[in-house]
Parts: sequence; structure tokens; C-alpha cells
Amino acid sequence: MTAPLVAIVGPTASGKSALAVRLAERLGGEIVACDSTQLYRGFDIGTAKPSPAERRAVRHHLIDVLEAGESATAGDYRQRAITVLEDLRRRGRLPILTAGTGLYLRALLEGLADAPLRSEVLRERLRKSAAVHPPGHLQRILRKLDRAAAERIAAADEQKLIRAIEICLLARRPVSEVHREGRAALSGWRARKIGLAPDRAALYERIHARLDAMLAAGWLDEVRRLMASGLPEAAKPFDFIGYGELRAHLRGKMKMEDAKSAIAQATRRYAKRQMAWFRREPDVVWLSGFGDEPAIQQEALRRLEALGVSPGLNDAQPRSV
RNA sequence: GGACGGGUGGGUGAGUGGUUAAAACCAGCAGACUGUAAAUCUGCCGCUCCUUGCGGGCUACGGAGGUUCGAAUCCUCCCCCGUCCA
Repeated sequence: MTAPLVAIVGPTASGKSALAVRLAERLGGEIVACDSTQLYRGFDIGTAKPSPAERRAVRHHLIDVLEAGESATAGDYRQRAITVLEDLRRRGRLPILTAGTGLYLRALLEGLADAPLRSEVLRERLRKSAAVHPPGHLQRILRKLDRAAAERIAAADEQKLIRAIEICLLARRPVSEVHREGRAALSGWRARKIGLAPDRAALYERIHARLDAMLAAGWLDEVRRLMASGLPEAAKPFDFIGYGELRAHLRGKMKMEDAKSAIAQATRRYAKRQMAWFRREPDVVWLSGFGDEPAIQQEALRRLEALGVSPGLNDAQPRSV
């Protein structure tokens, strides 16, 4: 017995939240954020969390579930999401994922390999060792552990090399082998994916307009408050787009004008990376427009209906597995 | 009017006779990515042709001439910008 699940994918500022709310109201659904930044409590404006009004209108999940000091992982996200999905299934509600973080969506839908969790101790050792050795050190280590994996990862990609070495060492066998054993895809659900693909120039305009709106909504005060709250300097969410720049500005290290253009630029690049990722996502029904446009919302509803997702039917559709 | 300094590819900016379509950085474009993913990394980045090659042709370092086998690099004049002196 499988039930439908809707996933809305698309770049930042493409209107995923607005579309999700609309679909949830029409289809009897609840929203499950699939976004690595909205997980964090307190970082609200810059991560473009759904508005209080939207959150009142429709129930949202997996927003504000972590403290700033904690750090999210794809595996952890998957666990939490599965728990939420089971709850929705029990209550006969349609899950609507708003997916900005491609890796998390993939981790949920396709699963992750049964690989060891990250070890901060080991990572720290590797990082230190890389710092005192000539370039290419990590790749040489990985080459000894797993030649194929070493060839796939660029010598400069310290982050991925460390993860690969970590898996080899902790699992006591090559990463390639661990990955080859496959991953446990999500079962019991049929994912129906809607992709938002607005015109590039229009998207960039939205990004700029949204940045102004975020600042007008008090983003800077939010950052000031977060800084004053005693969070560690290195807290993960300060790496999110905008938070670092605004913090630098508040410390007098960056002019507001420069901070703004840096934020806009980082956001545009982020949007591009999201588009590159989602282009490869299988079985996406692409709509060329923004999720808050009525025409796009109508089209999304039509297409979902064609895929067997309709109002009132979601908990009643018999399915052969 | 005079004395210097400077004008380089979308931007910043190296380069002072040949291995230079021109360093580097930024921007831009494309891409990779199975536990940091709003992260991390890679490629391309004057135009054009093809047999896609450490391939051919064309255009390019303010403008016009000149020197030279060869010039972004040297010379002459002109234009523009900056600083200083009148």
C-alpha cells in the first residue's frame, strides 16, 4: 500500500512555499520542509521561512527543530522526515515537500548508503595532517584506501576527501564498496515531483527584491539579536547566505552596500547550483513560472491530478504495491 | 601653458621586443556532488572554421603612423584620465 507524496523542487525564491500552501489547502496536505537552513531555530528572515500567516493556514513540519549550536546531516534529516511522513500517513494527510536542498530530498527518497556517521575526532586529525603536508596529501591517503574513489574526487576538495577517507577507515573497507551495496529507498510512498523553473532574469529580479524585503523586515536586527544571544562564533547557521555578511557589517567590517551585493550574488549562485542539481532529478514535471502565480498553481493542480493526486482521494486510494 | 603618472579582454589588474589570445583575481556560463550541501569542488570563459588538435584563420592591449624578421611592450604625433607646477 503506497500513498502519494508531493515534492516541489526549484531554486530559492521560485515560490515553492506559496505553491505548497496552495496545494496543501486544495489537497488536504501538510507541508514538510526539505531545506537544510529552515531546520534552525532563530534564523528566520534570511532563510525565507514561511510567514506566520502561512504557518497558521497550513501545518508545517521540520522547521525550527534544531538549535543554532547543533548541526544537521542528511541522515538525520531523513530520519526526522520519515517520522513525519508516518505521522501524516496515520492521519491521512498528503505530505507536500518544499525542497530546496537537493541532497536532503535525495537522501529521503533514495536513501543513503549504510555508511558510518561522521567522526569529528578523525576529521580533525585529517585536517591537521593536511595542513602540514604538501597539497594532494588527502587524495594520496584516499588513493591507498580506495583508488577509484580517489580518482572521482578532486584533490582540492578537502571536504569530500575527508568524508570518503572517514568512511573507509571507520567501515574498514573502501567507500566505493559501501556505496555499491546500495541504499534503502523510501518505501510506502509514490513521489510526485513538481519543478518550478522561472525565467532566469525574472528569478534574479525576485532574488533582489526579496533581499530588500528581508532587510525591510528586520533581518539586520535578527542578526544583531543572534549575535547578542551568545551563540558560538562558529555556529553553523552563521554560514548561511547573508548571515555572515550581515554579521561582518554589524562589526563594522563591511559596508551595507557591499554586504547587500555580496548576499545577492551568493544567492544567485546558490540558485544556479540548485537548478543544476534539480535538472537531473528524475521524473519532475517542470512548470515555467513562479509558485505564487495563480496560473502555475492551477497547472500544478492539474498535473498532480493527472498523476493521481486529487482532493479527498489521498487517503482512500487503494494501491497495489 | 608646463612637469610627471596612467590608458590592457565584462571589471580590477599583471605584463616593458619573441614560448602572449595576453598572468592573477572577480564577475559570467556549464557541471560534479551518498551525513557541513545556503556547503565543497571542477571545467569553460575574444570571434570563427574544421578532420576537435599542445589544429587553422581573423580580431585585440586609447587613436594614427613608424622602427623591427617580430610590438601591448621601442619611436613620433594626437586624444582622454589623474596628480602637481603656472
